[in-house]
Amino acid sequence: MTEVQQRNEEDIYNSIKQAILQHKLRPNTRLIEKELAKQFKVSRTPIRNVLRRLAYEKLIKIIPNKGAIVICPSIEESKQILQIREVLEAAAIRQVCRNITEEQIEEIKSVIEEEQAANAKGDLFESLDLSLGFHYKIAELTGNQYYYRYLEELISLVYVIVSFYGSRQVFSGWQDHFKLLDLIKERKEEEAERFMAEHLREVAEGIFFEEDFSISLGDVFK
Amino acid sequence: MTEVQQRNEEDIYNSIKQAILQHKLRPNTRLIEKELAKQFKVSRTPIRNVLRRLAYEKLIKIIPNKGAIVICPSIEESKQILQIREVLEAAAIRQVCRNITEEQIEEIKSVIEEEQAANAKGDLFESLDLSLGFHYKIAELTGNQYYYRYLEELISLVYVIVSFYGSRQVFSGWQDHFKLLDLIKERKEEEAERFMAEHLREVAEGIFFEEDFSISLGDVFK
DNA sequence: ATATTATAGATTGCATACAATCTGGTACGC
DNA sequence: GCGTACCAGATTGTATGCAATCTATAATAT
Repeated sequence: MTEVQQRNEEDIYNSIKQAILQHKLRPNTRLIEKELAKQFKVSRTPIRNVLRRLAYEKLIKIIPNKGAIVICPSIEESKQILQIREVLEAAAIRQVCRNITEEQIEEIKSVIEEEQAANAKGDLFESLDLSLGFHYKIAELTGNQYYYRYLEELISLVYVIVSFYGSRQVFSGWQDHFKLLDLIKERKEEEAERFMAEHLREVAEGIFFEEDFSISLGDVFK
Repeated sequence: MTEVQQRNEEDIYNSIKQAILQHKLRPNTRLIEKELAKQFKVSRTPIRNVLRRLAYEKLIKIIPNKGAIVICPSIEESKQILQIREVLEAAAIRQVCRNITEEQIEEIKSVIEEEQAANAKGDLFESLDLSLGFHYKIAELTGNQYYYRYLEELISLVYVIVSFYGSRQVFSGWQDHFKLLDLIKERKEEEAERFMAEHLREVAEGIFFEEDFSISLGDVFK
């Protein structure tokens, strides 16, 4: 394991979060304060702060006096996450339709074009990442920081869920995103909201919840 | 200032949060770690954890190397909070209409009756508190912990906003709550959702954002 | 052989000392 | 008199030691 330069709390938070999202730290992995402290060349204090923050965002679970483990939402909880995300993001795109400027439309467009390019290159991980970009952009353009705050959290969790349970499709496609952009351009609130909800429901229905995951429980205390 | 028995982190969190919600700790009050540590008879360590959590919930603001102060959302931010709360709580009551049991209907009823009783007694603070009870209950009965999580946070912020800016009405009334309960009973999703949105918009429109608050800035370093 | 207890090691929780940073005031120079 | 630089006190940020708790192993009794 290679060690890294000393970094501040925010950097450490981002590193660990990215590692979880990219499945480098998989569910049930124990996160031991001392080890992380050594890795990041800091004391346990800032590590503990970062772990608490990640626990707050439900990416890890802290069990008092026992420690922190990476988690994936249960099937039931995953469905809750997908459901509320649909509600929030559908409302978000409606909001975006109302206030959007020409300049912002271009911003969205370039985000989707990046996604499209990565997809053409065939880089699966990159196109998955960039597909999130569109959704973050929608959250951002509501101009309401709470949409961004909650949707960022929920989308991260969906990312973990998709990685963990597996999904039928290569995440949400740029074709749908272009369609949504068109609807935004034309200020078709209702239709955009409905199409977004549909788009997200397809993602949700593509996840393999039905499979038996009891086998992977063997990893718990490995 | 009276000192209190030593308590655990969760208790300390609740104490400070309640103090903020009840306006005992008002916006712009500085929260100094050492003083809080002395009050609660613990070291600064658990206090720092609590402060970070409160900052995450936007009840206080931590400025690096400077400290923590109690905050109230700006007018612009308050409007964002009220808007997203409307979206989430309207969706929540729709959800509740779908899955509710007879037993749960009784639970809601008794919550509203408590509210009604406090209102009759004329205890303003208590009826304000209990009026929140109805909204928490709705969030709870969605059966989706994320509704609860986000709505609890948003409702707390609305509480702070109402206390700070002032409001035309004595918060949301039990009459409307009974009306909503009826709609839930009859499983009228659409109507319940619309009425809830309306109910919350009335609360929002009753807040005195238009007033000039530059005067209250005099309290800053009192 | 199985179940139970004892114990050592590892890990987290908390308190505290010290370093870094910020604030406010004072002295100095212009 | 005005502005700048500096210093002292206060406060936060970080590291670390020790206590409390938990885990896993091994020894003992049945």
